[in-house]
Amino acid sequence: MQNLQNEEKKYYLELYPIQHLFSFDIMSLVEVHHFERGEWIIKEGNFPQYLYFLIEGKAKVYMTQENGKVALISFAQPNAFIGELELLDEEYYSKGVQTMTTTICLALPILKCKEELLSDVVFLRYLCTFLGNKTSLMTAQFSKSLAYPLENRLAEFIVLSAHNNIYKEKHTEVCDYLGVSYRHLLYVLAQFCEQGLLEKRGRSYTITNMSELKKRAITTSV
Amino acid sequence: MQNLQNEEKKYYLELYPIQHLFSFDIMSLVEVHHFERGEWIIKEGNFPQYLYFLIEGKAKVYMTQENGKVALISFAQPNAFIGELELLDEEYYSKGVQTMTTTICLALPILKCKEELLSDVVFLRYLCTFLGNKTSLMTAQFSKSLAYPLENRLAEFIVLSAHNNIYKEKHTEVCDYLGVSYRHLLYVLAQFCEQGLLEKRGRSYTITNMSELKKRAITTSV
DNA sequence: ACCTAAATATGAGATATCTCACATTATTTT
DNA sequence: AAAATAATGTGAGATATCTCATATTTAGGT
Repeated sequence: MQNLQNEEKKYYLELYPIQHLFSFDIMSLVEVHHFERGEWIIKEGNFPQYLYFLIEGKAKVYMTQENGKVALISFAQPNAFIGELELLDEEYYSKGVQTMTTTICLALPILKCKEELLSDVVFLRYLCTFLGNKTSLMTAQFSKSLAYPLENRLAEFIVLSAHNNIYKEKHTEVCDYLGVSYRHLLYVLAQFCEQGLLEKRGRSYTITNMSELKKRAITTSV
Repeated sequence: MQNLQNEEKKYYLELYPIQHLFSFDIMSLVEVHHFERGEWIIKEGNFPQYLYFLIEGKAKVYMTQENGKVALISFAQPNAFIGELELLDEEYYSKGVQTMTTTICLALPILKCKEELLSDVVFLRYLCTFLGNKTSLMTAQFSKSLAYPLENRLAEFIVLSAHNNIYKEKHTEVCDYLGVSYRHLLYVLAQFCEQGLLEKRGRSYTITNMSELKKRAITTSV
């Protein structure tokens, strides 16, 4: 991690102004943190020193289960808070957050800001909205995971994550995310190929029948 | 639903004071709603008129999937908000909320209060904490549902919901909640009996080996 | 360029879980 | 009390998914 200074810091603060999320002056406190791909923004179980606001890049949120399985819970994208649950609850067990690309976060030192943040209407209102969406997404994801077999959940995932009809995610990541074994993921992908929905080209898959793929996907309005 | 008045209303307002959750005067606006067992506090897909705060009773939160399966998402217990996501997001698709017992809710008319609520530091701070816990629980539940077979999830559920070593939940409800078929739920219960963890007595089950049952349960610290 | 760890691939056999059909109680409603 | 509805129980066969073993390929580090 790099704590950016001077010119670089100024650059990001001007490109992504966040003063409007707060009613007190944040500029004297905010830091800009730069993470390389693969770095951990928060290590699982470690209480973070900062409340982060992700502005560039993408990160994975992980949790290790007692049985050793690693669950990939969600992806943090621009405009997501990281560490907000820890800000609200000192007892919270932190999930691991690992960057997937170079990532830039605005960082507010919790020690210095906590009281002010938790008394700030503007910030709290924004945080409520963020948490509401998070809950809502989580709930949808949860109920889907129970109600549908992989065939449907994978179809949805492919539709959502493909670019230009090309699906190219890492299998290892996807099976953690969808909570199935690597083996089974490949079975279902192979099945999609057999059925003419996808076509395998080297390491990636081309969508050859989008409409049918969408039919299999879950379309619950959320 | 009954909108309680006078003595009855006064009774509940004095028994469960909530003025401390707000920094403006709530007493002139708050209503006390009484629901019979089985009534819907919110019908799925219908935007509610009130923000509710459950003070007595218990309710189930449901969502119907496109494939017709009904997912029992969570249980609302005393001190839970109901309708808070709708307060934050007008586009939110409401989950169904049905009471399991006679239930008393404090009810704030959204139309009249929304602006004031969303500008109230005390309320927002409380709501953030509530939403944070909700997210956190949902996340835990989600990742467990992916990482563990029914054997473990059911063991946990039994340990949590048994009273005096007696487990007595409705199978139909439990299988919606755990996202498995009725058939399979009974298989695993029968298995627990065979293995001496439970003993079936009429319609209920007595826990005969709590320590072993706890071993099967998921103990992830949350 | 070489080594190593991670990611991809595939087969075979075992389990977990589902669907459907059907019978038997409870619980509500009329 | 009869009828209707919801909840319980069980069998049999089909799928979905997992575990493990093992081989190959790719990407990162020195």
